[in-house]
Amino acid sequence: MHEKQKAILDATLDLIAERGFHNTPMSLIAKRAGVSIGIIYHYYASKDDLIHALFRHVKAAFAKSLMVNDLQELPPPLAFRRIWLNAYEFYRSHPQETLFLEQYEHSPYYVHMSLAGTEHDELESEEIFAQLLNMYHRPDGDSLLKDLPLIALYTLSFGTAARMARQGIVQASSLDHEVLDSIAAACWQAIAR
Amino acid sequence: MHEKQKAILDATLDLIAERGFHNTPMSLIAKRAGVSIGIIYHYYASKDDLIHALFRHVKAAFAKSLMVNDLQELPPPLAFRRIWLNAYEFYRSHPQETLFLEQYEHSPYYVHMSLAGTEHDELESEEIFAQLLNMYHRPDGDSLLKDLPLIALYTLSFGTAARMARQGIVQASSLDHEVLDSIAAACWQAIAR
Amino acid sequence: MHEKQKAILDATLDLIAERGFHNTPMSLIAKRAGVSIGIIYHYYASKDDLIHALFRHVKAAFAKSLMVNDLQELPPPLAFRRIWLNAYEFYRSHPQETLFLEQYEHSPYYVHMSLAGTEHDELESEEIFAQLLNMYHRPDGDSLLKDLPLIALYTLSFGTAARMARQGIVQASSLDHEVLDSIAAACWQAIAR
Amino acid sequence: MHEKQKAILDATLDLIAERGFHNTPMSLIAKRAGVSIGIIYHYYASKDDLIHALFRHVKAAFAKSLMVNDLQELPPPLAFRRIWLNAYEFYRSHPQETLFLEQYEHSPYYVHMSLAGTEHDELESEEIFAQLLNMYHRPDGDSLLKDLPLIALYTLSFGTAARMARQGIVQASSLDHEVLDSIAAACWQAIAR
DNA sequence: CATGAATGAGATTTCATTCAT
DNA sequence: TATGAATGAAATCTCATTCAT
Repeated sequence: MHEKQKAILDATLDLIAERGFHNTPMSLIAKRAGVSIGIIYHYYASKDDLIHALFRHVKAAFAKSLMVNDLQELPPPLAFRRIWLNAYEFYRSHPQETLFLEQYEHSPYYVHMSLAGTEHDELESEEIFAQLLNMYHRPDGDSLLKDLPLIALYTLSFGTAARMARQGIVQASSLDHEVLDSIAAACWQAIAR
Repeated sequence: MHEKQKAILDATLDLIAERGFHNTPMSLIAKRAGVSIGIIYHYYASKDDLIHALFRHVKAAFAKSLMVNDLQELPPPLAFRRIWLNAYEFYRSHPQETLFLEQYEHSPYYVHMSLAGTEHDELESEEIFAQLLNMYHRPDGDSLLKDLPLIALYTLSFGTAARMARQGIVQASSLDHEVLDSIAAACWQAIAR
Repeated sequence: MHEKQKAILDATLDLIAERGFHNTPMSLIAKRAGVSIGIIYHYYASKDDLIHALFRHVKAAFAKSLMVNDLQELPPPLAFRRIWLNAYEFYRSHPQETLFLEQYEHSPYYVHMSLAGTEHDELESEEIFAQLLNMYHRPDGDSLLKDLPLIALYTLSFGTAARMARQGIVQASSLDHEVLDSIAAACWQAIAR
Repeated sequence: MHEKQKAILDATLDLIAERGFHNTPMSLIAKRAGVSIGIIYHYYASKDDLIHALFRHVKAAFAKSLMVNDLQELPPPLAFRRIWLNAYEFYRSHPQETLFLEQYEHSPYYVHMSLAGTEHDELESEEIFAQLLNMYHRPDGDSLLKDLPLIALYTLSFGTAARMARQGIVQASSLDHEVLDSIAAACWQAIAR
C-alpha cells in the first residue's frame, strides 16, 4: 500500500470516528491526510468505496491482533480467555477503530455491504471467532459448550468483551486486570456446559 | 403532542431505519409525514434536534414496555426473566425502532447527546434497568449477583437480550421459546452468584 | 393609534436598528411586541408596508422635535443654532430612531419610497428645513446666505449636525456643549455670506 | 486575485447597488458573474463574508483614487481642493460603488464590521483622510485649521464632498465646475482658522 | 501520479404570508 | 379583533465528483 493510501485511511478513520459518516466531507479527509482530493479518487472510486475499504482494513487489523499460534495446544478455558482478552485489548488500545466499527456495523452501510463486493462471512475476524467456538462446540457430539445458537454463544462471550471495551472508551473509564478476569470467567460460565 | 408531531416522528423513524441518517432528507420526511417542511421546523429547531427528540421518544416507549407492576412480588429469577423477555419482545415487535436505536446509539449522535439537553443517565430506560439489577445487587451486603461492575452485569443480561433480538431482525430469522428460555437461563447463570 | 400598533412599531424599530431589515423576521417582531403575527397583518398589508409606515412615524416624531414657535422672531444666527441643536439632540437621544433612519434612507427602500404612496418632498421634516433655509436664502434678491444649491447649504448645516450625532451614537462617544457651539458656528460660517 | 473572484465582486457590486442586500440572492450573483454558486463559497465563507470583502475592495479602490503624489509640495488650500475634487469625482464616476457604500456604511454590516476581521481604523481610505487633515491640524501648536474634533473637520470637508456626489447620483443631476469650486471654498472656510 | 478549482444537484433552513378557529 | 399553526417558495450553503493542467 502506498504511503498516501495509508494517510488517507488514517485520516478517514479519525474523522469518521469523531464526526460520523455524513459529517466528514472528502475535502476534510484530503486536508487531514495532507493530500489532494484528486488522489483519493485515484485510489478509491467513491466515498462509499473508501469507507468500505477502510472497514476491511480495520477488520483485518483486528483479526490479526487476535491471532494466537498455539491455540490448539492450550487447555480450552485458557484458550478462550487468551482470545477474549486480546479482543478487549484491541478495542481499548484502538479507540478510533472501535468507534468507526461501531458506526459502520450498525448502519445501513453494513447491511448493504455485500453489494459492495464483500460478504459478511468472508471476514477473517468472524472466521476466527467461529473457529474457536467450533473447537468446543459440536452440536451433534460431545461439546464443552451449551447447546445454544452460535450467535448466542458469540454474544455471551466476545460480544461482551467488545461491549465492555467500547463502554470504557466512550466513558473514558477503565477496568483493572482482576475485574477483567472475573468477567471473562463469567462469560465462560455462561457458555460452558 | 400534536397529531402532526406524531406523524413527523413516525415518518422520521421509518425513513432513518431504512435509509440511515444522511440518506433521509427533510423533504422526504415532510412528504412521508404528509406535512410541509416548515411545520417540522416549527416543532424542531433542526434536523439534529428532530433526531435527538425521536431518540428520546423511542427510548421512552421502550422503557414503558418494560414496566411490570408486580416485580417486587416475583421470585428473583422469574422477575429477571420477565423483564429479559419483555425487552426481547419489544425489539422483535418494533424493528424500525430497533434499527433506529442501533444507528443512533452507535453514532456520534449518542456520544454528543448531552449537548442536546439530555444526559445519558436521565433516560428512563437506563433507570429501570439499573433499578432491577440493584434489587439483587448490593455490593456491600448479601447479594444474589456476582461482584461485577454494573455495566458488566447489564451487558451479560439485557445487553444480550437486545443483541439477540436485533440479530433476528437483521437476518429475518427468529428463535423459538425453548431456545430463548435457555439463553435467559445462561444469562442468569452468568450474573448470579 | 392602538396600543398594539405602538408596540409593533417600537419592536420593529428596535430590531431593525440592531439587526437590519433582512435580519428581522416578522415572527421576531411579533414576539418582541408581544402580539401575534396575525395582528401585524391586520394593521399593515405587508412587511414593506410596515417599514414604510415606521419611517413616516419616526420622521414625523423627528419633525415635531424640531418645532420652534418663535423662529421668525429670533435673530437669524440664533434661529439657525436653535434648530441645529434640536436636530443634534434628537439624534443623540433617539439612537434607535437614528440607526433606523440611516439604513432606510440609504437603502433601495428610500429610492423606491414614492412607489409606496409618499413623496420625498411631502415629508414634514424636509419642509421645515427648507423653510428655515429659505428664510435666509433668496437666490434672486438680497440673501444672508451664500449663493449655493440648497442641497449644499443643507449638507453643510443640518447634514453636519446629523453626522456628528450619528457618529457619537455608533462610537458611544459624546461632545460637550462648548464644542457643539463651535461646530454650529463653523456651519454658519460655511453657509453665511 | 483570480479572474473569477473579480467577476464575483463585480456582479455583487452591481446587484447590491441596484437591488439591496437582501434582494440579491447568491444564485443571481452566480448567474450574473457567469460562475457556479459553488465557486463563490470556495472563495468566500458566506454571503456576509463576500459583502465584507467587497466593501474592503471598494474602499481600497477609493483610497487609491485619492492618491496625489505631490501633496506636500502644493500650497495647503490647493492640496485640500485637489483631494476634495478627487473624492467627488470618484463618487460621480463610480455610481455603483457609491450606492453600495451608502448601504453598507449605514447598515449593521458596518457597525459589526470589526467582527469580520477588519477594524474601521485599519481602512486605507480613512488613514489617507486623517493624514491630510493632520498635515494642517496640530492641536497643540500652530494650526491652519480650527480647533475642532477631527471628525467634525472631516464631516465639514470630505463628508460634504461625498454627500454632494451621492446626491447627484441619486437624483441624476450634476453640478458644474464653478459651483463645485464655490462649495469647496465654503468647506475650506468652515474648517480653516 | 497529482492537484485543487470548478461544478451544480440537492441538502438544510428561513420567513413572508395565509387562514381556520 | 386576535391567534399562531401551517404553508412552500426561495434562500443559503454543502459536498461528492470531475477534469484541465
